[in-house]
Amino acid sequence: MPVQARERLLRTAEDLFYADGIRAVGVERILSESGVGRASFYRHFPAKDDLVVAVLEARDVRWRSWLVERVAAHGGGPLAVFDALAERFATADFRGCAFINTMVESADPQSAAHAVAARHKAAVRAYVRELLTADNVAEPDALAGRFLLLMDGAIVTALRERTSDAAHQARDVAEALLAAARREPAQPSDARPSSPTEP
Amino acid sequence: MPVQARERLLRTAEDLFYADGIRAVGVERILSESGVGRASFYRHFPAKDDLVVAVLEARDVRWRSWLVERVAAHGGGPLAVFDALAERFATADFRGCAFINTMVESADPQSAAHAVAARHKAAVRAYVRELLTADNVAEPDALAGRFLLLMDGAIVTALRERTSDAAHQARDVAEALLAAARREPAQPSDARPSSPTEP
DNA sequence: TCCAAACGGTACTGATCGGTTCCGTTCCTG
DNA sequence: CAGGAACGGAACCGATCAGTACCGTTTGGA
Repeated sequence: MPVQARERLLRTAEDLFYADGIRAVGVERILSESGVGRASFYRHFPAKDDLVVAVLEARDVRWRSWLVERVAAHGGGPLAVFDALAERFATADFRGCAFINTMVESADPQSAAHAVAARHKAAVRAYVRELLTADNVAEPDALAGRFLLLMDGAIVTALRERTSDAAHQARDVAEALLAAARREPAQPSDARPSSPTEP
Repeated sequence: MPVQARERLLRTAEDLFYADGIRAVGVERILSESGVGRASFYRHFPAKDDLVVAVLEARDVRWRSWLVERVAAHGGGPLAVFDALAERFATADFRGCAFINTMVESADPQSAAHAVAARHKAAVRAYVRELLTADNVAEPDALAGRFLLLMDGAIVTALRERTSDAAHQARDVAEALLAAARREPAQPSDARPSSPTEP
């Protein structure tokens, strides 16, 4: 069945890129493992880099919808993101964050892959900010940044230790931050952005 | 002066590996930029992988001695590690942690490069633990793990944002953790079965 | 002064890289 | 049923990959 070559390319490439790294996976291997012909590949993607971008953009969408679903399954609070991460870390094929890995692999900050990775992190951060706002946290923006830092730190640590421990550690730290933010609701430091009205 | 070929190889390779990634740098380029002959290279290192390991081991020693020095310059307390990181992030050639990058690039957890990276993080963790112990913190082991997580998170964040902000954010979080650890010296609740992690 | 070790330069290997081109087949649709 | 789009396979391109072999030169110690 020679249909859906593009879809097969995307799925195969995503698995291989994530498992072994973008640079380590040649076009040859993507073709042989997906069963797509060489010509068909270059009919869909002008170059390997375009496939990389397409793969990352698809993964961004899927990963974030997965996160939304798992956060809801864990109660829907801001701390649930760490419960979701703990699940992720426990999977056998876990190899860190594909977007962090991409930024590490493609050194050039101007590259398209870099941009996709940056957009992904910004989207995740916006989502975490939403969760914090819904939780009536003062200064959700600053706290979202710290949550992202904890998430990335947990991911990198989990990649090294190959356990879910890092997610629980990060969760503990985030919980303390959250408790402190609630204890001191409005620090008269700078901006008072918007009223906490999200249900 | 055709002397010290080995030293020139190590220095050149370290710069190139860190700037562009290990896989992205070919032997050809290391030779041309270092001025070392091809034969001389393989006289000193059986393969490129051996150069990689040698480079990482040298960097581990140098980086940690740099950290010790900068921590001392910033007062010698545990939080000074984040001040040191802030300095690092501000340098123009900052491209994350070479050891995190190595673990991301070399997917195989059995590889020699992976092992060097793991040893580096363990050594940094032991050093942070020392700083915490010297600061009379209860449960320095658990807190050292959280400090490491914050350091790695800050490094990854700084690589993405290209500012020193992440170091200050991580420092703030660490400061809160430190204050909490001093407020409640020994919590006899959950920390009992904590295994001493790596061998 | 002499000699061996260390060196830089060049040519070469086979494998693989990303990418192009052509061909014959399969499939869906008009 | 005809035609064109989408497809898989294979030959081929120049460039680059890690690694080997041989060359003549430079260097430092005996």
